[in-house]
Amino acid sequence: MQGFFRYYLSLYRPMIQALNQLLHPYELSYSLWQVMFYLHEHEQASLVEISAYYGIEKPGITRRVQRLEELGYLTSAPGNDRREKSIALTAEGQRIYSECRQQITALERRATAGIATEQLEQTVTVFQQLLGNLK
Amino acid sequence: MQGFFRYYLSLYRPMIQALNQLLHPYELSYSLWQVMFYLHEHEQASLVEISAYYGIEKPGITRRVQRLEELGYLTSAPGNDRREKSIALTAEGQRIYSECRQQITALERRATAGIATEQLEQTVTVFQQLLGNLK
DNA sequence: CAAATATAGTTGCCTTAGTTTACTATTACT
DNA sequence: AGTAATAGTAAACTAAGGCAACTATATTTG
Repeated sequence: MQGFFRYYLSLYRPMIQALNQLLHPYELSYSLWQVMFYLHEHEQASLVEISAYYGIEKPGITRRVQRLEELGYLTSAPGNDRREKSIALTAEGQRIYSECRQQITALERRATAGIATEQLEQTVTVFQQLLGNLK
Repeated sequence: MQGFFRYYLSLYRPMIQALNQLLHPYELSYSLWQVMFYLHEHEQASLVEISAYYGIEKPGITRRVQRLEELGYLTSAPGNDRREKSIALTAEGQRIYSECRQQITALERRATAGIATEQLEQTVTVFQQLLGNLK
């Protein structure tokens, strides 16, 4: 299956652009959305936790968190440690999360229209195998 | 199939990082590689042609081409028009292309190890459908 | 044909997203 | 107590792309 990566990658820009366009009215981008998503799944988290989860260096996460705090979508409190920061979505953040979640799901539906659920599930399985092999 | 985009996107950074690491010894990145790939398929091309093909604004292509010219991987000649530029791979460029092509194919094989060819083909079909729906 | 319009490419400036290095503060190890 | 490791931050850098404005040519049209 030569050229597999090329097929994969040809999809990236259209997808990320559609997502960023969708998120723009909320002053979000996909990279900020990732943090909100993580917090929606985990209630609260530390910065290293998120850094490790997405495989992105800590300074990148610091800045995302700072931005989201400015927007009022999350708050930070001291964690277990006195060096650790525990961040969580605010009520506003949760509201915005839900609204975006709905729109992203709608976009996903549009994008996957006409593709059988089984096919999509198999594709996800392929993604997971690829991910395993690439790390 | 909620969260499909997330599965897709989780693969992007590992893949692009592996590719860029592989291309780094040749002073290339995936964005530069794309231009070389196009020229390998088409012998010669104009900048707008490549711009349209990858959906990237002209200035971005201008800069990629300038960089590849510096590296001696491509040359430009006047096109049909006197405003148009016709670019093509140099002998060196073709040599580098082949070398990278081999390595990328090897990487693809590693990444897709243990996945049935049929599955990969179906995945590519899904990519194409998604792409059609997103544009 | 002359003037207006369109096209190819370039330059400059900006934004987004990420990395590396080096630092502070705190905690854990021995 | 002294050394190591860990959490977070700041500064400086790079890669990649977008937008606006420009030049030079070509095409259209009045």
